[in-house]
This record gives sequence, C-alpha cells and structure tokens, in this order.
Amino acid sequence: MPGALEHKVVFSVRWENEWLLWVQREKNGLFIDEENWNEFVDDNRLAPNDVLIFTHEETMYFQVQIIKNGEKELMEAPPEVEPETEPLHPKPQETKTATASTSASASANGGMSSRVSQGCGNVKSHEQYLLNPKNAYFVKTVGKKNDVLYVRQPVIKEYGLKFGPVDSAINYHLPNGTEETALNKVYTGYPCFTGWGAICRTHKLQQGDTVVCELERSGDVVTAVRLHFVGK
DNA sequence: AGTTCCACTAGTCAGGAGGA
DNA sequence: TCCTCCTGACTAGTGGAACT
Repeated sequence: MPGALEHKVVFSVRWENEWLLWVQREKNGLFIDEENWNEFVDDNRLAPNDVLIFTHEETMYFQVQIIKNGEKELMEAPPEVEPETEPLHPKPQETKTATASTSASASANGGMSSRVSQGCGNVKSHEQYLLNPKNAYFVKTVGKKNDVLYVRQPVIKEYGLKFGPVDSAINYHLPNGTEETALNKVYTGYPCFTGWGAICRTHKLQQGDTVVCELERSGDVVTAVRLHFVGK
C-alpha cells in the first residue's frame, strides 16, 4: 500500500475514540515511536496477553479491536485506573477523558509531543517555551565543556532536519532579543553549530542548566536556533 | 524461553593545534 | 593568553548471537 500509511495513522476503537499516531520509516519498514505507542497503550489500559486486531479501512485509517486476555473484546472505554494506581507511562490528563470528537486532535498533540529531548525531563513543560509550537526543538543540558552545540540523530530523524553546507552561517536568537551568528559544522559525522561556548559564557550558563533549542527552518533546512534558558 | 556476552553505534568530553 | 576548532578516546545504550 505505497503511501497509504505515511506520516500519520488514525487508530479508531469500538467506542469511537481515535488516536492520531505518527509513523516513521526506516529500512525495515514503518514504525510508531515508543512515546506515541505508549500513549495508546496507556489510554486503553493494555496489558500482556491482550490481543489487538488492526483492520485497514481506508488510507491512514485503522479500526482497532481490543480483545482482553485474548478472550473478550472490549466494546467500551476501559474504566479509569484507581487513584493510587500509577499509569505505565504518565501523561497529561486531558487525553484520558477526551471525547470522540476531541480525542483525535488531543492525541494529535500527543503525537507532536513525541519530540525528542536531549537528556531531560518533562517534554510538555518545555513546549511552553516555544515561540512557535510547530517548530522543531530539542532540550540541551549544559555540560562540562560546551564548544559547539550538537544536534542529535533522533532529533534530526524526528523532524527530517537538513543543514546548510559546512561553514555556512546560522543564527542564534537569544532570550534578550539579540542575535549571534555562528557556523554550521560537521564533527565526527554529526552536525553541530559553533559559538555555543561563547553563549554559555556570556549568559553564565552552568553545568546542569537546561536550554530549550527551538529550530527555525527554511524548508527543512535549519537556519536559526532560538534559545530559551530554562535554568536547572 | 530466558539470560549473558559481544559488537556496533551514537554521544560526550578531554586535549592538542592554531589563530587573534 | 585566551578562545575556537577539531580529532580521537571513552562511555552508555542497543541489538543480535550464543549459551543455558
């Protein structure tokens, strides 16, 4: 089914809730990333020995039957967990109780929240810093030595990022409204931006500080990094 | 089927070289 | 002397093979 499952897929269950899950391609096929899939698992209280039947109904749309313990099909939303019971994968409250009309969009946001963080914390909490929530971003924890700002492979794959040629210019947009110009580099095969060390010094960033790096693009090519200093 | 070991990959950091 | 660039070593994580 070439093209039928690219980018995103809607999973619809018997009680008409829907989940929009983002699909990525690799050489062996398509996959849904762990965070997206965990959200679906949590929302439906899936457990070992549950059986799922996926029926492809139309382009990018699956009907999902959930058979608890392989015995009895779930025809309505699973009961909420007891208050003292921790979900397998904690997530924001709003998608748990979303109605059929809102859950797809809520889960779509959940899908977008599958963004990759570099080394810390609550992804949702970092999104609040973004100037444009649709922008690609990653979270950088300031390390011992900060000469260049690396962009990790998962981030690149997640957003399909492209970079300008080596030594082409890139801008840092700083929280105080100023800009710093830097260069695109590739060290040991990994894209990175120079000038990071100077920014860390100028703004007195210390080891362990967190910076949300919002990537601004022209097409898919990263042209600027907007920095949001979060602190520790 | 489960566990352990090993190889490979990706990411971080130390340190040397060179320029201002 | 300080700062930046760049390389290479080290480490952690992951997947597959081998073993029990």
